[in-house]
Amino acid sequence: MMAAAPNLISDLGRCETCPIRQRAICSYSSPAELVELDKAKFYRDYEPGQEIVGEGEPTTSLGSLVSGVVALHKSLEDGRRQVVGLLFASDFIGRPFRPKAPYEAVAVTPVKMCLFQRPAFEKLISESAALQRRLLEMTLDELDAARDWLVLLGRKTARERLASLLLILARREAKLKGVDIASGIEVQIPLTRESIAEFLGLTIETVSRQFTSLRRDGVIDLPDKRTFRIADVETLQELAGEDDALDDF
Amino acid sequence: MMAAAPNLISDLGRCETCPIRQRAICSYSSPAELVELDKAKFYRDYEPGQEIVGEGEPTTSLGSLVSGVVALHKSLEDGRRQVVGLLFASDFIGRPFRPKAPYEAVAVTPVKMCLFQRPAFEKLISESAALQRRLLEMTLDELDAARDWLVLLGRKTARERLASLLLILARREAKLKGVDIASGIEVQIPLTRESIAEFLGLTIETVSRQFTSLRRDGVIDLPDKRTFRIADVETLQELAGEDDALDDF
DNA sequence: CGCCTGTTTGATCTACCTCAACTGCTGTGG
DNA sequence: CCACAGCAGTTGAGGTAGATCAAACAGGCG
Repeated sequence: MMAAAPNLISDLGRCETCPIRQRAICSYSSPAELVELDKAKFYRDYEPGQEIVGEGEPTTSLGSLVSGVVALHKSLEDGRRQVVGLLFASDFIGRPFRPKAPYEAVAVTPVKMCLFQRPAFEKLISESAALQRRLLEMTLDELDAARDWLVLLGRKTARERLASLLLILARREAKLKGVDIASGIEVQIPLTRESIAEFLGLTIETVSRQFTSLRRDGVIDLPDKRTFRIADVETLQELAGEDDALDDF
Repeated sequence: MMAAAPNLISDLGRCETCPIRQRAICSYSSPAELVELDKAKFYRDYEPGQEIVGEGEPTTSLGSLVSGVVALHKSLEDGRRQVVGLLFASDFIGRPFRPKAPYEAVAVTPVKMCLFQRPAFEKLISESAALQRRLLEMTLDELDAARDWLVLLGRKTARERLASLLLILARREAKLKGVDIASGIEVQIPLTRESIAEFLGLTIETVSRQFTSLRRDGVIDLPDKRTFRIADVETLQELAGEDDALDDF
């Protein structure tokens, strides 16, 4: 996986104190297995905009996103681009027994990855029912999220698309802080307007207009361009349609 | 999974002679395991249009598509519908350890399923690395296909979308018959214009217009409404863009 | 023969795209 | 401390792909 670029190698220490221990691919792993993972793992940091995986390129390592946000891109020859996945802390990047990635993974914020060399990880997962089970579960969740996104791209209006994205971001933030999305918390938007557009299948101009329109209609507040607050949860949810399952993105 | 409607129960006999033995979830299973599967399985037929799985409903059985075509639908409250997956022979429907389906599965042609009761199958897969491995592999393939479809819905024109679908159908047919897609074979279109529209994120009128347009431009022949022949493979592939991975749908 | 369902074709409308100008920030250098 | 690139985002004006509304057509079937 990883690009050849030089990177900071940091060490967070032991798996037991890992912030994504409860949700990542290792969440079903026994203490004994954790010792094995601990020995094989290494950390790597990426800058915003830095490529983590190249489209169609063979990848030599794979692992979990510890912190930050990663976007998976696919593009057509003429340059049209679509974000096909948005990954957050605890999501897994790369696939065992498939050296070639069908998409490009790019850090959209500063990112920390917990990585394994491909052969080492393939050995580990081959011998571990816990890892296999968790990976299957996570893959099924991603598939559900991707299918929800198909509905968004195939059938929703620009306004509805943006509402759906904002709800996903707000739900994540609320869950993290242990509050309700209706509590009026400030939510950071980790993506540029361009990335949002690529995610929603729109142009940046349309995205921008929908932001202003939602603000003008009192659905959201925009303290600054990269932050929003939900002013009217009901309307936002109504606009987004019934994709409660989208949290996985 | 299964709807309560009465259905023909047929028996194809033993797994060894099963037409999807090489590609289905059981393809890594040992002869010993096959004996177990053989005992637990049962067959069920569905008519075109019949619901196999209800959206959001608990499903009591799950299994492989032996023959026919199944479409997975998702819809918004106001009735807008999107096909989020198209399944062919050997594809798996339903997920272990997740009783509730996030979509509706509908037979679009006459369908034969090889089914298992949910508890029985969950026991089988829990104890079988071969089944787990294959299910993971198939799920990853579906995820890739779904992501390719995201590009289609997010970025492709109506003409390009139809070209992509026709290529998928043609590749399947060609593979099955062991010929090249350029060989000018007749390909059946198992979907109505409406289903095509729901799959491509378009209206039936636009789909229809694109069919006529592709025919008029000499890219395809249309012997009848439900059959086509590729007249100009290069152009069709060019239109579809570089999604060679779409075969999985 | 006439009905029903699926499909095509035509005329018009509109949501979103495209092209273009402008705003506001942030950093850099004189 | 100001000037002024340079970039992300916004706003405006106009164009267009595809939607919508409406009508005609084709094939199967009672």
